[in-house]
Amino acid sequence: MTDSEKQLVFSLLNQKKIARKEVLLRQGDSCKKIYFVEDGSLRAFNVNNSGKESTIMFALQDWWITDMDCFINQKPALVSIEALEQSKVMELDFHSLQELYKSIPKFERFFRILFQNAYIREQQRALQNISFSTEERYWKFVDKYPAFVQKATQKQIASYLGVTPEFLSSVKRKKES
Amino acid sequence: MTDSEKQLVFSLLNQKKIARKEVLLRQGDSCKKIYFVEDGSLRAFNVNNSGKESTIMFALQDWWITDMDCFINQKPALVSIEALEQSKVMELDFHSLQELYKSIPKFERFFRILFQNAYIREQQRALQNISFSTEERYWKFVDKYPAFVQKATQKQIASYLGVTPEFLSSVKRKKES
DNA sequence: CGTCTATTTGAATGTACTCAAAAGCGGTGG
DNA sequence: CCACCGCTTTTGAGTACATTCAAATAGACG
Repeated sequence: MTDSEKQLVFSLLNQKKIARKEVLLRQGDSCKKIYFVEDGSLRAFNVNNSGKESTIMFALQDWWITDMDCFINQKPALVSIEALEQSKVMELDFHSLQELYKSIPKFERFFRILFQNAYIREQQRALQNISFSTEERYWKFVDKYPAFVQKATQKQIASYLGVTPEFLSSVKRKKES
Repeated sequence: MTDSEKQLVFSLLNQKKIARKEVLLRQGDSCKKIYFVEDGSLRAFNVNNSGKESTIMFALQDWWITDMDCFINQKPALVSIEALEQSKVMELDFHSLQELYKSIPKFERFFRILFQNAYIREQQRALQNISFSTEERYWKFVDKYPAFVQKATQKQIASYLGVTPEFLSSVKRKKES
């Protein structure tokens, strides 16, 4: 990127510090921003009409996170986003992103690749969820995302895997023996 | 698009007719092509090491389909792709796509939006899978994709929902009474 | 028409959930 | 600095959801 391009980018980004458990987006609200995690970690979760909480994604340093359908298509947010620990994020709003696409075509490419990778990850997750047992999925998760295991509670991980915390507890116990 | 752009696009696409049950991509192979469904319908499925078959996605007219990780990152295919009925597809290979990105920047945008939508769909599917019961998921599926219900077998739909055909059968029976 | 595969049905089994209670742990205020 | 409070995790018993296996029936295709 040229210097003037960098300047434009930074003028559109807004740094924000957030405390542990602070909420960036509340389910049902509209969301105008996408977040880049500079430091710390976040999670996105949904609460369905029976009160069941499901973690949809975690985000670590250098990840982007938002409710895409909400951000892109102005739908009400299906998830809330909260910090797992004290974190720093850069926020970029929808109109600024359009501005970037227009002024710096490179960004089309950048986000094309970003979405491409996000899609690939989701496809793999779908495949894993459907074709492996809970036990296999948990140990693969531990293996792939040790940072999340450290930062998230068991309850949150259980809700990411789609099982109850009680059941996840028994999966871990099984490993011991 | 200008006429010369259109000409370039068509020169890179290759039309292909395929019979019912014909396989476009075999799990484990490398895949150099992405397919656009002009007519008919396809499905992508994985067979895991215990022999369990899972349908990862269906594709109707106007959808794009391939194993993305394989296509983009040269990984061995995790899925096979086969036709549910006699179909017509356009195939575009990886290098031709790079050529398109380079010659017609509009295509960066086009595929950025394509991947964006694909990602949003996958996120929604993940959420639905985790937060609804099999019964709810089946009836939502019937409602959202009536064409697939018509074209795919029960067994294939069961494998998309992640349940056995026997169980899906009992879900349907329940509705009757 | 016959064959092969898909679907249905039911019984027995296993996987995961609910509920309740106990134990562990972390943060906060006195 | 420690005692307490609230929340997370563990444990277990009872229940519900989903699978496996086997057999009967129905459908689809050559």
